[in-house]
Amino acid sequence: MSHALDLVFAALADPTRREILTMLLEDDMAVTDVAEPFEMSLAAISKHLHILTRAGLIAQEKRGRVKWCKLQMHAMKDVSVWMESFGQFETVNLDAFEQFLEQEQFKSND
Amino acid sequence: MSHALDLVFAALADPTRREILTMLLEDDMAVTDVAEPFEMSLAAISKHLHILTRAGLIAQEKRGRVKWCKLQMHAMKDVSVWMESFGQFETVNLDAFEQFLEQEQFKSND
DNA sequence: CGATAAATCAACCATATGGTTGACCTTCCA
DNA sequence: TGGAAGGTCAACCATATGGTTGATTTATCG
Repeated sequence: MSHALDLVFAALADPTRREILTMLLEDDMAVTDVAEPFEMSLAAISKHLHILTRAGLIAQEKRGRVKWCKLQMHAMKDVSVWMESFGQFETVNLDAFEQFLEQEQFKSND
Repeated sequence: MSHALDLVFAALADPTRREILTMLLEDDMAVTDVAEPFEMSLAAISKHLHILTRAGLIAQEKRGRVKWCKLQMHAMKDVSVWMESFGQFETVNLDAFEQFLEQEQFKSND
């Protein structure tokens, strides 16, 4: 159905790429600096960054000879939207679920 | 880092598999019934179900000659936990949702 | 200018996916 | 008992991933 979501989930399925995203959470980074902690070639990291870009999880901007990588949160949001909609399929009794949640909350307030 | 998360994200990266999960949200299903709406062979669906099982997103149980597929919410929770580490993520309370589903199933077993 | 750093490209390799078809094993049931 | 339904397995195919190395482009700096 959603080709975009395919790319995002596929991009997140690799530990190296997830680690890159975590690194970028702190700050924007140049490609070389992204590659530094990993024991693989720069070319390999470059490929990973391409996959992350294609998925919309990061954006790359070249300034001088340095290409900066910057986190893009909106793609991550696509995932969260899917996760949410997963709980709201029409045949699920959402009202009942809300009641259930209220009950639970009531219990925990004792 | 987390091999488990690799499998979950990879499993979610395919639209057929996401649709299967949505179907299973309604009710447990036999493999043949899962395959029915899709325009692909039963063998292909069988493979998809294997990937979902390996990822811990579903469980399969054989009763007689019928193999039942059942949603497993805890793997989805792994995803939400990882997503939460990115701060901007809000989802359904999956713990509560899991409890709710179990309760509903308990009712339907009466 | 010439060297070096930043990054990609190209070719290659091994393995995994996503699908097919056909054979096969189990279980049910008439 | 024998046939049909429920599923899986095995072999095959095309394409994508994840990595390598070596060459190449572009920009900076002494």
